[in-house]
Amino acid sequence: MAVETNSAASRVARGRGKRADALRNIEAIIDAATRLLAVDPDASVNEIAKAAGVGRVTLYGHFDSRTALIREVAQRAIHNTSEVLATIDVEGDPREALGRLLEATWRLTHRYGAVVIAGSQALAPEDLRRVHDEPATRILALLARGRDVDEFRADVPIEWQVSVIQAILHGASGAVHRGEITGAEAPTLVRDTVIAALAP
Amino acid sequence: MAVETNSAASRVARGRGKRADALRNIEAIIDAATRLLAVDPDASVNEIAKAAGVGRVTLYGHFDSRTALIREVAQRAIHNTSEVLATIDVEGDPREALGRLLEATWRLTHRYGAVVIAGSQALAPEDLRRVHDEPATRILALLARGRDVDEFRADVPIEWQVSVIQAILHGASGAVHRGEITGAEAPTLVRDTVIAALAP
DNA sequence: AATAAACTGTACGTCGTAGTTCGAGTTAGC
DNA sequence: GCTAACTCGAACTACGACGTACAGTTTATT
Repeated sequence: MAVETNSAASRVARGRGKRADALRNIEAIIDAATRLLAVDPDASVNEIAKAAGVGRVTLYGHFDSRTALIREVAQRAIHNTSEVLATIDVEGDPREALGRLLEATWRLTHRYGAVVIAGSQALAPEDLRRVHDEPATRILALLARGRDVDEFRADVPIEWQVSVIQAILHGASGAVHRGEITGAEAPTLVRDTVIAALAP
Repeated sequence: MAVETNSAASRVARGRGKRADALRNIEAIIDAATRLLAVDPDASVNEIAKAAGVGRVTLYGHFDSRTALIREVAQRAIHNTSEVLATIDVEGDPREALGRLLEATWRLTHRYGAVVIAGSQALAPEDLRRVHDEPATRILALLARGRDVDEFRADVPIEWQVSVIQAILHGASGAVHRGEITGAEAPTLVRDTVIAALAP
């Protein structure tokens, strides 16, 4: 599903009726762009096109500009993130809830990584704030509840704890990319380490 | 006649023989470059020159290329890092020793930050490995000793623990730059959080 | 005060990347 | 099997950053 890709497209009236190979290429481009931008937010259009198995000109046939492509990638990432996080139950025992939230967030962080950085040069500030605030407030609320019932330490700033969680998630992603740990053991390590760091 | 007795030699001559204002400017350039590159490893030569209060051409009068400047900055950072870390006593109670090591490393991380990333595009791979290995092995040895006497948990890979420490240090630096915490409280937060994350 | 070293801005050539145009070749779909 | 949609590479413009050359001015040093 998801056959959109032209929500804000300011091109000529050519909305629907795209050919199958075109749609396939568009998907391949967005896919490759997501993969490359997650590692290097400055990946060139040429690199993205080659990774997608198409020519540079073909890419420009589907996206008005590099910025437009990044915007599309970022918006998909945002949408997918919201979607995944909405399914996570943050009620019940704070420690277990945080574990569930971390496991899901880990996957998203590892998949999207530096896409946020790339997006910060292409997205409107308001959209950008939503990207950061949505997951942050979710964790923030859970953290606050856990601190109230003394499951998490409350003698350090809560914003610092959020930063620590983000740092560990990001660090784990880098460690996997460098081959220091495997993608399979990462979720457990992240969960255990964060819980330990927040323990009272 | 023979007005250029040492025109070619003066180019290569380093250190002595330079005028006082030249030496002052060289310091200012290295200083500004360190400050900018620590935040943005892609800072342009123009930005660095302006931040140093000199013209772009003046900068090129002292450094053959952008790469040469980065190499100088990186080597200073390496030297300073080795120097500082050499004074840290890593004996005695592992937890306290780690605290001392973290406090020193924090200052270095916050000061140099992304200089390593900039250097990775300009330094020889061998030099680059030294930069990473020297602090890492120091922490590694301390970690191993602490695990042996059960002061640090030993049920997770030790390389992961090193990654966590680096992630928290880097995250703290970012948090200070974003204004979420102050530079004054950072060392304590880093120390407490890392100790908690490693506690058995 | 004289001189050489150092600084400045402007302007030029080069290179890599973004974005466009064109003509010709493929391919999906009716 | 026809046609429009799609793809491709090569060549072009535009732009910013690096690096260099020049000519004029300031400043440290003797």
